Amino acid sequence: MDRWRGTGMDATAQGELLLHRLARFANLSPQEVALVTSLAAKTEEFSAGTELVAEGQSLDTPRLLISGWACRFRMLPDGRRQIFEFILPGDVYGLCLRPQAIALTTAIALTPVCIADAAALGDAIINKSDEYPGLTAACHSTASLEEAYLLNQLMRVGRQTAYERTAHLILELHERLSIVGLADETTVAIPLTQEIMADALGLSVVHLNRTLQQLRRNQLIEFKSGQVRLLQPEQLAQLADFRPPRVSQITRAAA
Amino acid sequence: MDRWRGTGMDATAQGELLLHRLARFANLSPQEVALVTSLAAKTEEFSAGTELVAEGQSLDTPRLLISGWACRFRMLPDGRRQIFEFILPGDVYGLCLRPQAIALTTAIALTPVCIADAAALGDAIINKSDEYPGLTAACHSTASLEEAYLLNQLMRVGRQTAYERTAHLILELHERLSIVGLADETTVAIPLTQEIMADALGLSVVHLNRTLQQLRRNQLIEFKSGQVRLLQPEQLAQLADFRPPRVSQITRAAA
DNA sequence: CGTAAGCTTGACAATACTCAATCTCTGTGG
DNA sequence: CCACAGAGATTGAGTATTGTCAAGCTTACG
Repeated sequence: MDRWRGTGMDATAQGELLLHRLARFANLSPQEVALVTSLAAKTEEFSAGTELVAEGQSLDTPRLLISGWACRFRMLPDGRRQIFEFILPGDVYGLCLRPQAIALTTAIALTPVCIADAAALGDAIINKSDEYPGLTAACHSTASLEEAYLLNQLMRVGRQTAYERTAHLILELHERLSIVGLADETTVAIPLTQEIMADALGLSVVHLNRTLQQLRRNQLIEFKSGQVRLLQPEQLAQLADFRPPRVSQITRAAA
Repeated sequence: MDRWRGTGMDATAQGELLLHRLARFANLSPQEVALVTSLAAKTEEFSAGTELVAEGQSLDTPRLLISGWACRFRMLPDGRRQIFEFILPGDVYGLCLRPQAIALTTAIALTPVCIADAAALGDAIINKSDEYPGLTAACHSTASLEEAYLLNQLMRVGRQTAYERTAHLILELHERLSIVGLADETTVAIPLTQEIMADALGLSVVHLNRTLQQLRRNQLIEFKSGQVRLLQPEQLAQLADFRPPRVSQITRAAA
């Protein structure tokens, strides 16, 4: 399966994905940059399918996803599954800004993943937010973004057609991966089986397959072996009513 | 329209709905109880359809919904609407535990509403959480609960049939209103038009109407002029896979 | 090569939507 | 007090979308 083909980044670069994202939301001091960079020091590997968070588990061990994809989902008794959100490289999971919270959903690895302990990050923004103002603000913005993605997901699944929602999800994944430097203007690696995408989109595999074919036939995307190329990003964005979320009033001072 | 018929509570009792809910999650000191109770002092009335929060607006003016129903939603350019969540009596909206956040969605009143300024509550839990530990914990639990309801909504709309999801929503509303004392074991007032329920459930009005008829025909609910009676709550819960959310590890000490 | 996972296809069925009409309230004005 | 208007609920008929089942195909990989 070359679905899981790497991005060609070395380990150091991968450890800095999170930094890319956080730096969009706030100016980080050298001390803050050092903290984030140091997270990638000790990492663990897990295979696809590994349970990363169990529903009901205490949310007190924040972790940084260095590489690979994961997701949060829930299942109905008869096996129907709804994927709530994808966890992408550079995302932190298992971190809740509310103390004593417990996980509302299970999270599993969708591909082989590499994970780092982010306890230092959680400690910094929860207990020492005065020392780490930039990190704290950036993590708060990130939390808002996650909520915005959840609302997007609800909008897709509740009110958009299969065609629209498939396009919308692809655009959202492209945007999220662009932010951490894992996608260029028109190309992005999406290492998901159609079954997984279908469970995220609330569609059957067969119907998603036909919907993807329709997008290809209409010259809107190319999609093979996990690589997606956006052929007409503007048309896609328009048909899917895709608009990047505005999340925080804090504007980053200077570049 | 007697859809909006009141609950027969007097103003004082209505002001204490929030107290009911918060007291489930933490023991509140007399000082905390006083703060919450005092919120209902000065209130404002708005008619159905009034915009309560605008998308993009700064989330710095928390408000307590004393009576009436509201919702958060988003629309597609062609008019399709998805309701994300309902705001019920005793709910606080416009309060975000993250500083500087902006509203991700618009909120409007669905019925005539009565609203109180909850700035004192926001101030207490954000700036003076040391003095108000019970309130702070309870509000954090409430925030988790709201996320749980959002995930329920996504599960309904993404993977449940019209029949299941309609039953599930009714059960969830019954549970939420029970918590604030606005529903008894089997009866609850749901002052929503079928159009509004349809927009929450991701269904067309016509299909929702037929689905409700099916639930009635199967002797599971009665539903007329805004009053719902659960005839067989256990069967409903089973067919809808309804399970009350577990949200926090903090257990309230004693009753 | 053989296997297994994932993708694709065809045929058919079920679910859900649209359109248009009718019915039922409830409040309003004469 | 009644006719009327308007919002909301209901119904029927026809259509579109999406799901199910079952089979074949492709690809990666041992």
